Amino acid sequence: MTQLISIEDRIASKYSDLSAQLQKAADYVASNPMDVASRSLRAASASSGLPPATFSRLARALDFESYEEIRELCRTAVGQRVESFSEKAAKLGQGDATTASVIQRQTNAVIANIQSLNAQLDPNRLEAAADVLGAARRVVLFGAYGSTGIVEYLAYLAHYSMTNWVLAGRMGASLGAAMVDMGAEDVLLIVTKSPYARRAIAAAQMAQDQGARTIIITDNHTCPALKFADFPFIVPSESPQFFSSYTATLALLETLMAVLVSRDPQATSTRIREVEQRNGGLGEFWSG
Amino acid sequence: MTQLISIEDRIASKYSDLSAQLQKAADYVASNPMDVASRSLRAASASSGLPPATFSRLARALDFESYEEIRELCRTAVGQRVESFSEKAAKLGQGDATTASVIQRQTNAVIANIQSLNAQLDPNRLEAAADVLGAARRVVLFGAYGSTGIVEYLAYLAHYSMTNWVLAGRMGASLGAAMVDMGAEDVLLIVTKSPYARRAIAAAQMAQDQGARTIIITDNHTCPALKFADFPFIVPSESPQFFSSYTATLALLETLMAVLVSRDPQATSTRIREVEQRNGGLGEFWSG
DNA sequence: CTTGAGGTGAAACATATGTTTCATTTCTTG
DNA sequence: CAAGAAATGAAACATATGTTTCACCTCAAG
Repeated sequence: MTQLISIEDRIASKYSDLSAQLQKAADYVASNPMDVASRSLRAASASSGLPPATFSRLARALDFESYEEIRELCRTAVGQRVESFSEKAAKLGQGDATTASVIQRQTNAVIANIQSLNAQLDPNRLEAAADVLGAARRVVLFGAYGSTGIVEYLAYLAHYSMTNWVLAGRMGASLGAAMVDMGAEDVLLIVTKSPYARRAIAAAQMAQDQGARTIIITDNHTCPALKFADFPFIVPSESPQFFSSYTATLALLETLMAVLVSRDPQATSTRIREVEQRNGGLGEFWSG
Repeated sequence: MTQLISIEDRIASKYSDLSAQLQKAADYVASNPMDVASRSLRAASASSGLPPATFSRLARALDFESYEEIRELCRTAVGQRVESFSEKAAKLGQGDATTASVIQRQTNAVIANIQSLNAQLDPNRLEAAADVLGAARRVVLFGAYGSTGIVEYLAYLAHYSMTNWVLAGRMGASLGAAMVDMGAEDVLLIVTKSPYARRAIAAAQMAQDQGARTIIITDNHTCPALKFADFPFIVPSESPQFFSSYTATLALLETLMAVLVSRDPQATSTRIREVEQRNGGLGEFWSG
């Protein structure tokens, strides 16, 4: 059994003994580990312009049993980079329950979620969602159970910039009322996480049936509401606890607002001043 | 309609129409993109325990030409992830307001906040706060404006483990009502951020006057409510936007719940089962 | 209970894959 | 320059791969 070191090391240690063509092949492997790991030998051959045989020979020249072992090393090389963080967090072990370790696990999970969100998020889709929200006649927000408070926070952020956003289903009532007159110019934004509330799914379907645009923010591809989503967002929500983490979801919502506001900074700042003056006038805030 | 760029999206959009076995296969693909990208169909089959044919069928069911297209999407999914974070962070231009840079700035701020929270947070104080919350006769939660939704989320998490937590000031009413009979065995938890709501500060003072314990979660040492805090927590809330970020605050609250729950896992899991059975019985959740 | 449509797994199939062979070329050394 | 050794690319090869077929099973409708 060959011991596991990186392909780079292995190539480096034998490089000078390789023939001209084998060096070219080694160069290709070293600089395209992802392609080597995921594509076929012949694909590497085609992409590098070298004959297939050269890669088989390279494997032997590097003391591997076969080309498949080169693949395996490339896999771990790119694989480590992919999940190093979340893996580390997971490995932290569930054995001990000291406060410090509980804190550390939760923090690690949260950071991993946000970084993974950042990596997966498609800026174009977020921008498209922001465009639709900005142009909508009416925007209806809905979230049930754990999502209720999160959506309420979004509604709070929105009221600084927009006047046509409404929070539906407050206290279990009136989701239907908010839905009845939705049309093609309106947008329904739903936050729903496993286990998925029936009402959230029903609302998504109803909205799409009525021609409205739907933005669905959820935690998993199994969410049934995604079927009715014009703009789906799947947010990493891993957590070592019994509840799933909403932190990344909140980050996404804040980011969405940021993008939305950046579309029209002027209008937003005027509106903010209005709101703040009103709040100030009512004496609701502490003024030192 | 937004174009479907990731496998996860494609799976999400068709998932509910898939048969049982195809859903299992889709689950495997979604959670092992690296293996799908780099190993063979038959390897995926062996590793997932599903027959090879299922994966071929999955490709068709997802409107792909062949399984190779699933592979291709998995490749880009993991390929992007490899250098996405460092690359994106490097690209961060200063003046510009492109969507990508807005996203990146917000994400960076959020991560910085959470890491800084992690660095500053005193585990002993958090544990002490959790002890007090766990031993309390009654726990009153309060948050105004932007904090309303966040506190509501905390209340939601709490109701899985505890029955004696109440959300005060819902809809602007009854904060006083919740406060009147507070005593030494009770705890008031307040989340308040600049600009600080008068009612939040008044509540903190009233609680301490009546001998109750107070936990204050805020964004700055200038917060007037800190004067009345038995357990103060100052959470980094920096943001490039007009609003301050609540993400780190949410992370803290989730961590607090984690610590609280770890004090008595048995009791919590029984309570969770109760709550879930009740919700299941009411048919409020989607069950496939 | 019967019937039929769809779902499922085992096996058959055509094909693409990695390796090896072999003829040819290129380089080395006397 | 000649002769041998090493390197190289094309083609042949055995095999593993992805797909499709087919018989069986499940489950819902009549």
